[in-house]
Amino acid sequence: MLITKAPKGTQDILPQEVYKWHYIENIMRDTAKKFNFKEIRVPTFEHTELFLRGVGQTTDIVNKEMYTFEDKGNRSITLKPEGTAGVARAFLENNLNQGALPVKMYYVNSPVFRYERPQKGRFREHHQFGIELFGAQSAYADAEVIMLAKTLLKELGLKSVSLKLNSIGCPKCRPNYNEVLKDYLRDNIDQMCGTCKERFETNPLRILDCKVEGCKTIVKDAPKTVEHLCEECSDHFETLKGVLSELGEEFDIDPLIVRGLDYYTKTVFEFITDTIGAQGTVCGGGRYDNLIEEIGGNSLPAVGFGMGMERLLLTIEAAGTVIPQPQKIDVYFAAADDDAKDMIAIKLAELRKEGLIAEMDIMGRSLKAQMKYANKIDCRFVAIIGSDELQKGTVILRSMENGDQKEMKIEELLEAVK
RNA sequence: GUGAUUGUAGCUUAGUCGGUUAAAGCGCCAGGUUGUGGCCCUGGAGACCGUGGGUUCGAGUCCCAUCUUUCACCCCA
Repeated sequence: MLITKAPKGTQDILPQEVYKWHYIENIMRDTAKKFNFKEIRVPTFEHTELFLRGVGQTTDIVNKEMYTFEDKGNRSITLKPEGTAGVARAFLENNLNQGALPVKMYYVNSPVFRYERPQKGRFREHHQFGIELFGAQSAYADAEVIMLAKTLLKELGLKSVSLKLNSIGCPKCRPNYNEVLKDYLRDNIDQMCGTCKERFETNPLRILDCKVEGCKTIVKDAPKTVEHLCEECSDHFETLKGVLSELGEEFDIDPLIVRGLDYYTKTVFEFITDTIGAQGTVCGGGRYDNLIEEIGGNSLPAVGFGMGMERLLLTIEAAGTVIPQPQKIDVYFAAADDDAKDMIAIKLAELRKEGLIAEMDIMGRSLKAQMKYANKIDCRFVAIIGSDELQKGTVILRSMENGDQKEMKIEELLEAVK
């Protein structure tokens, strides 16, 4: 019973719907290409240590959501719970930091695994499109990354997705801010939820992200990260906002978005929609200037984002956007008699060689059944050949759209269906 | 991990206070004479009623457990 059931939180993408994926993948590739990002493909699993160090020990992802196991060589292995760490590892391992900077890379359809309770827009395995830009500390790099996401969403015709922007500072100013925040919260600590009490010590910034009503009201008037940035972070943020405004791009400053991964510094952003249920974050990203150093490299700035492809598809569907259907079948060969089959096989191969989509009966069906089948699979033409046609060297070509049919020399078939 | 929700043919569902061979529509397959689709008509295949226990003379119908579905919390894409 269980062997005919996909594991919880996973899903099959069936032949009749895969064209939707191809559609968004193509737009993703085209968009990345215009921005001169090159594709990188990295493993589906990595050493667990990479995520402990990269994503951060205090995060929920690392604490309770990773698919971690020991392989037969006693290595601790983890199915990747996000895309950035693996790409950063590959970047370092292959010495891409020794070449010309910046290095701009993207990935599509990259599987991501997290042990979660599935719900709308949330799965245990989902797929991400993402980009990573290594080596540039300028706010124009942030702008480029954000603009790529914006362009992509525009290409997909999505208007319901809005950009939320924030800056959470850097190792220089974050500690100061944490103190300011803790001072503010200290009086109300008793009224906050259990996890927030813990966060107060481990990662006070995450309290801003708490969804518990009580905590939300306490946090509402809390000091904001953007008001306590050091000069460098502040300048960076101002420049970014300036560029986006100059470009005429809309965004909201949301002081409460802080992101759930520890590697973020300075800029953080999310693209959010309210059209696909409770899980509305379609794209999330930001700057991670410390990650490369954290996993053993030199100090090197970087920015990027991850975009959930399932959520993107849900958003497209919710918007009522019609994704172009795949191409129709050009010709279906129907055999009126079995002795025509060899000739049909030859003509079939010829048409396919010319790039046409062609089929013949391989089920041994009657002519009538072949016609019905051809109708069902949506063909432009049916080419009928039986003993008579075989002798005359002809074929009957029937249009399945209007029912017109005529007999022609078999050599004329290719021209007629092109 | 928490709360709620679902589970009958491939799909969508019906199944009366527990009572004999579990229905229907769609889909699938085959026919409706002489080599041809879409409509219509006829027939056929197809269900261990999620699974395991229990109550009962008897359970798809009641009870328990478990798995599964879906939605929300949490978290995130």
